[in-house]
Amino acid sequence: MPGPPWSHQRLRNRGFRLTLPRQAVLNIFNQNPRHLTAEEVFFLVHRNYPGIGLATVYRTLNLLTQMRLIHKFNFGDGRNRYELASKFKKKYHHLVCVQCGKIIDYDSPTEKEADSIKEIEKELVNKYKFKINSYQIHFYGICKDCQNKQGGE
Amino acid sequence: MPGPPWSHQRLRNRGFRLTLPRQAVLNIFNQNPRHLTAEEVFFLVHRNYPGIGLATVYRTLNLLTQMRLIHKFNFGDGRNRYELASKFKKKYHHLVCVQCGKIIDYDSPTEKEADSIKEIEKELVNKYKFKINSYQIHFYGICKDCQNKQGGE
DNA sequence: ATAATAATGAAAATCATTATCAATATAATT
DNA sequence: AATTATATTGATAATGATTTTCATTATTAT
Repeated sequence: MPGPPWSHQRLRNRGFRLTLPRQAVLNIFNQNPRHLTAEEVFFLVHRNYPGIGLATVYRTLNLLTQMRLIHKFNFGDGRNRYELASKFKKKYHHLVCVQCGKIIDYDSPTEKEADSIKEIEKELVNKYKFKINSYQIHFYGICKDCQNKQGGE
Repeated sequence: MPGPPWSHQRLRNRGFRLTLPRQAVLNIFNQNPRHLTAEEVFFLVHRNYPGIGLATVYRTLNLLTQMRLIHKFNFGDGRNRYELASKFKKKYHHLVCVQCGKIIDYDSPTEKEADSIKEIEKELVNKYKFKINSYQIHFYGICKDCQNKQGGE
């Protein structure tokens, strides 16, 4: 069970302690590709470490988000979701059904998209001096099921 | 004060009553280009109609979102924000500072971007039979101020 | 080992949002 | 214009997610 030594380093370097709960939460994300809610993380962590409390999970989630080790998502359903911020994947596409709230993951950025995003990023850096780490695209629409249930416009 | 007759129509056509609170909320959005929180809408409405309650504002916000007359945003700061869904503007770019939570609006889609998004949309329709109404891009990064306060990686 | 202090767990507190329910306003009908 | 049926409202309680509090515990430096 090697774990993620680089993320551990990142914590240490910023002066944070490398505690069991933090390692446990990080492990969950390394084992789980999906974006998880805080509660889901809590349950998963709980299986191996029943002593770790929900508040600590929340605190850890916030810390890791600050450290940019994970990403926080919100699709308007009232709860945040978290996903490991890999070094490779920097693009996040999601389809959200505005009718039923269903969320579908989608991930296959085209060359063209990557280019146009890069262009936008350049502009943002120039205009606002913003340093971009990542981006998300949310598509909002009506899913297959809901289209059948209710007619269009 | 002409108001938005087409949005009124949309409500009526779907069998909803055209009430004073609903008109008042719609007016706020027509007068206000920014994305507002529910509380902000409540205060703005309250200036002209002190009788309208917060719960009604929330209900109206949800209804208008369902009707797709407004769009709901969430940048991970714990509250939703709403903005008029104009017929012209279908692209929403936001920069979010993961350090301080600052949100900057940004809006100048390039041809290239529009093309690549259209491509993605086409794929989504084919693959998931999703009918796309709009999309949002959130850029996450570090704003100018926070870059100065705290060194990089 | 010991000290200094950051981090934790449990529970209370907070914040945004939703549900409840009696009262009211809207739209259709007379 | 008055009446009726019912969707909508306002006030408040309830909910659900997240944060704070504080005494206790664990981590790191000494």
